[in-house]
Parts: sequence; structure tokens; C-alpha cells
Amino acid sequence: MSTKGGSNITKQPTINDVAALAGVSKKTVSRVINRSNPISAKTKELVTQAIEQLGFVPNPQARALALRRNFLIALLHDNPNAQTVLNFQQGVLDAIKESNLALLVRPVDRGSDKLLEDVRVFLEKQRPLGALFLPPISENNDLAELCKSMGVRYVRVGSAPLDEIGKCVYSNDREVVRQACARLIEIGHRRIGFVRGPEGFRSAEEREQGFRTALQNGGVAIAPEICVRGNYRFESGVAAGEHILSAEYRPTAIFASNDEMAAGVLHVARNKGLSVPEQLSIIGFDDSPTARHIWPALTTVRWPIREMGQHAARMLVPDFLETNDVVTDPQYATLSSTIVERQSVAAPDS
Amino acid sequence: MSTKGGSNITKQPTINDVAALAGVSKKTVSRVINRSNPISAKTKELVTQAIEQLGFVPNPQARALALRRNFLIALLHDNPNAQTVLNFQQGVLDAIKESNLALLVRPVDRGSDKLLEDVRVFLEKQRPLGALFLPPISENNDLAELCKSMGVRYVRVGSAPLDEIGKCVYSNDREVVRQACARLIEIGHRRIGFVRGPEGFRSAEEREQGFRTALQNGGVAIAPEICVRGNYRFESGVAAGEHILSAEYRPTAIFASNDEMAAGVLHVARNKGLSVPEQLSIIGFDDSPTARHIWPALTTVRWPIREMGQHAARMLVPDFLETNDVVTDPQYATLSSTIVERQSVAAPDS
DNA sequence: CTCTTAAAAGACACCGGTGTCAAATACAAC
DNA sequence: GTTGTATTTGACACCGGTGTCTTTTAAGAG
Repeated sequence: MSTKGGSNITKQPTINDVAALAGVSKKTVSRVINRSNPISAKTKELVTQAIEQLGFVPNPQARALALRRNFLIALLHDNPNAQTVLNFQQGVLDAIKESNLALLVRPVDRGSDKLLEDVRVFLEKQRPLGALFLPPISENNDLAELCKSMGVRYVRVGSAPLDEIGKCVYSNDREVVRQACARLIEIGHRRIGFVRGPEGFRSAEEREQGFRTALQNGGVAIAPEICVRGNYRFESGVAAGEHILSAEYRPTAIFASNDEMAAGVLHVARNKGLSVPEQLSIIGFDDSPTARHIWPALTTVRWPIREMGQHAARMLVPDFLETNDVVTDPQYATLSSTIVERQSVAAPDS
Repeated sequence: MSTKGGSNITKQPTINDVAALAGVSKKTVSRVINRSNPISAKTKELVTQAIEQLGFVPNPQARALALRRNFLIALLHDNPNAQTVLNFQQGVLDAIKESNLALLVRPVDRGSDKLLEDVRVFLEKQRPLGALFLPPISENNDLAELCKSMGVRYVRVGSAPLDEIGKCVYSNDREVVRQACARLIEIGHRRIGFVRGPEGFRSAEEREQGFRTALQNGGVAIAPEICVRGNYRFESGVAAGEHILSAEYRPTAIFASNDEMAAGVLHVARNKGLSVPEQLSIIGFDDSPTARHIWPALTTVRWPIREMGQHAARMLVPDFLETNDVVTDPQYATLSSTIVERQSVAAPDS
């Protein structure tokens, strides 16, 4: 109501204003803010009051300049799954909530031949304190080398330890997929189809290994004609479903490497009049919203992506976050995925 | 291979290095970078070469400090739909790609009673050039007032013109929902259920108005017992479906105010053995990935959210983006949603 | 060739913080 | 009250850019 008319740009108070009000030097104010040097109780009180009174907030740009370091964390991603990205963002923000840090988001195009150049320009322009890479670009070692050479710390998120260089947070995709498929065998499935993720994704490789291990351990043959490659998208799941479900010996269960493709397989099953899970069991991966929304609700693997975001942030900038962790600057962290049982899996018809 | 051992932090060249190499003053370099003053062709060439040679990139923090303004755009959101947020982000990034701007992301909690305070602290700390608000927090006038009083420009995204103050990008929810429901009537539906969004969301209100208008115009009675309120989440769609589909006179069609709730209704229909679309038509809103993934694929309304992101960014910082638009700093922009016809709608059984 | 005037380039302070090092103060011991 | 030492505080330069104003150089007129 009072702000009609001109653009009331209230100039923020600076450290000088605080110093003047408190009757001390600006350096003293700086010391109070940063708790860097011992300050007498009396002075501290004085300064604190002045800060309070003026509503002073340090200018992050000035700090960044003086310290030759800023307070931005960059999140670089080219992830097909929006929910994953957003959940990860949320995790990072959980971790940095109480700090001065802020999150810069940068989607990139993994297909572009200028990917490396794009990222370089971005990092040079923004000079973030650190960078976080989500799969699949996290698997790109050139990007890691780039960060290293530019002195930008980074943490990569993956489906297995990316052990070349630098820090990494990863999930145990292989093991959890092995468990999920072992469970299928346990309840009686003997012919199991597989929809793989695209070439060049470590996660696709890991999940396939989990599948293979389970079948081998369980003494179940791997039938190449019902193992198909997809690209993590719904349509490729449909294509895979068409292929697998028109095989001569139809499988009684299919593991799809992500939920979107599993939904595609389910569509095909439905169109072919197959009932799920009675005639066909389906397992997905991600626990995306889709998994709950389709019918029957999809048994899938929950990926602790938000927790991974928290972890990644803490690993990236432990010195800026007041964590209680006793963890001493680890290079790796594994977080365990879990199987979410819903209604798309049952014992095969005998 | 060469970077084994120490942390090779290559110090970035500064404007002084460029000036020294080119044999001019730093101010001249500054002029070349900013194309601000006339520069002789010779000098310009000299400086440009030096910049090239050193790979100089201006330090954004220093610029921010000197100009008393930084180059960050903040995106504030508390949107239940991850895909929406991410698509919008993508749109914003489309718009600012060629600029020096970067995107800061800040999820907030609309339920928190400290919302206003949280946003204030965030804005004071980061001092972004401008802020973008996604629904539902975009509908909060206090936040708009806050920005105004702090001199932070902002653009709000909504489902209808938010005409109180400031700039706004909005979609025509009411009209497109009216069209979708009119279509239901046109093909013969005379008893139509409605699942509303939660209280306090403008979008919920707009969509309801569209629904009501269509039914009134079509001479179809609005039956309160099959009009239910949900909260935009799947579970509330399930609850709404349970309620509506156990009504004495079952509707032949249901409009749900978003796809998640539509998916919930579909679940219930399926559990009750109703076939969709033969016995029940369902329309959703958002065109989220879920709409394609469920079976039958959902007829829904595509919301041009990425385009809205582009637009919002251009409206927020027209002076930083080289757009070809002849648009002279508009206060509003409407983008049209469109109906996506899939398989969840059919004429009612006679 | 000189004078006038416009264009180009530079000097210097400043943005708002922090690091370094010196000065001032407090406290303990004599 | 001195003196010596540890603790606080302040003065000043600096981070890497930009704004303002002055000086220098170039261009045009006579």
C-alpha cells in the first residue's frame, strides 16, 4: 500500500554502515561475521546489535571477490528423468540450506560435440565453488579431467564407482537388480526377458550385469531373443515389448531397466490382452511417479536419489557445511537402493 | 595424464593481464569487452587478440560488485509436478543461453509460515537480478510485494492474469478446459464428474470455472455429488474416483484438474472393472509423462510450460537478452494450451 | 601549418568485503 | 608504577572489474 509510485529500491546496508553504527572498524565487523578471530565480548555485542538493527546481510559478490572463491554449486545434468533431477536438486538443497551456498543449475546436451566446450565456458564464466554431475554425463571422464584442470572440485553421481578420478556417490544398481531378478526366479519364473538401457550408460551396463548374475546363479538360461536394448524412453519400451512378447516362447516375467520402459512393456502386454501380473510379471527401476500411476502399480527399485544429492553436496563442500558426520573427506559413498514391491509381480501361472 | 600430483589450479587471467599484454589501460579493455565506448579499430584488434591469447573471461563477481547488480536469475517454486518445474527451467535456460546470466534454483515450502521470511533472506543473500515465480507460490501477492519493496524485478507464472502488480505470464486454463468439456458434451456425455484442485490454487479455480461454463453453455446440469476436491496428487485422485464412481448415477465422463489425479481416477475405474473409455471417459490436465504412460493413454491438456519459461525470462530481463522481439516491455503474455487427444475419451455407451 | 573540436585512451577512485601487519589495549609479574 | 607479553583492534592494500573526469591524440577547418 505504501509503495505506490517510484521503484523503492532500498539500498542494502554495507559493512561500513555497520562499522560506523557500532563505532568500530569494518575489519572488526568482518571478524564478528566470520567468527574468525577472538573478539571481546563487549565489542561482539555492539557489532551484533548494529547488524541486527540495520538488517545487514553481507554481499556475496564482494565476499566472493575478496576470497577469490564464490559460493555457488553447479549442478550439471542431462538426465532423461525429470523427477530424478528434481529430487537430486532437493537433496542438494537440503544439505546447503543452512549455509551461504546457492545452487546453480545447468542442463547440457550430452549429444553435442561441443559438450566439453560448453561446460568449460560455463565453469569459467560462473566459477562455481564446485560442480555436481548427474548420470549419464557423470560418466564422462573428460568432464572430470576438465574440472580437475580448472581447479573446480566436483562429485560425480553414478551407478557404480567411477574410479578413475575424483569423488563419487553411487548406488548399487547391480546388486539390487540381482536381488530383484533372483526373487523372480525364487517364485518360479524360468523364462525372463530383459530390456536394457542405451549404449554408453554405465547404469545400463550395471543393471544388465545384475540381471545376468541373477540368472546364472539361479541356473536360468539367458535367452538372447528376449533381451532387447532400449533407450530409457517409453517408446523404446513399447518397441521392446512388441519384440519380446511376440517371441515364440513368451517370458513369464520381464525386467526393464527403468520405469518408463516398463510402462511401455505394460502397454504392449495390455494391447495383447495379457493380464499383469497373472500372465506376465514386470519389474522396473527408478520408482518414478509413473510407477505408482500405472495399473497395476509397478514393482520397481527405489533409487535414493535425494539422499544422494545430500551426500554429494556434503562431499563436495564439507568445509562449508556444518555436518555432524565424522566422515573424514571420503572419496566414495554408496547408498543402497531398495526394492519396492507393488502389484506387477506374481508367481507365474503353472 | 599430465595432471598427476598437485591440484593444478590455473589462475584465471584478469583484466590487468590483458591490459598489460595489449599495452593499454584496463579501462580500455573494459570498453572493448562491453562495447560501451567507441574504440579505434587498431586498439580493439590489439585487445581482442590479447583476450584470445590469454583465454580471458571476465570475473562475474567483480562485475557484479562494480555494477552493483549481479547476473543471476532466481527461480522460486514449490510445484508438485517435477516435470513442470524442469520444463520451465529448460525454457528459461533456452532464453538466457547466449547471455551472461545464470539460473539459481530455489524450492520453497508454501506451507511454511516462514515462507515470506525465507524468500526475503534468500533474495537478500543472493540479490538476484530478478526472480521468477511458478504456481502456486506465484499467486502469493505478499511475495510480489516483497520483491517490489526490495527492488528485485520479477515475473509470475499463472493460470490467469495475476493483475495486482508486476509482470505475469499465464496460460488460458479456463478457456481450454471449457473447450475440452464442451467436446465431451458434443459427443454425447450428459453426466460429467469433476475433480477439483486444492483450495488456494488459482489454477484450480480457473479450471473449475472452465468446467462450469462448458456445462452451463451445453445445458448440462452440474451434479455436486460427483464434483470433488482433490489436492493435485495421485492419492487424492483415487479418493475422488472412489467417491464419484460409487455415486448412484455414475457419470460417463470425468474431468480431473491434473494428470496425476486423472491417473488416480483411472486406477479406481479399473479396480471397479469399468473399461475406459468405453464406460468412462477421462480427461486430465498437464500432459505430464504419466499421461502417456498409463493405459489407455490419457487425453489431456498440454500446457506450454517450456515456452512460458522462455517468455518469462525474456520479460524479466529484456535488457540482457538480445531478442528480436519488437515487444516493448509488456506486462503480460498469454500462451495457449492445447488439447491432446489420446485414448481415454469416447462417446458414451448409448 | 595552426587552431578548434571531437574522438580515444588513461588515471584514479570506488564497489563491499578480506588478509596482513602494525598499533593499542589488557593483563600478569616484578 | 614499570615492564613484558598476549590479546584485541585498526590502518591500509587488495580482489577484478566499472564510472567519472582528465588528458592525449586524431580529424577537420581556415
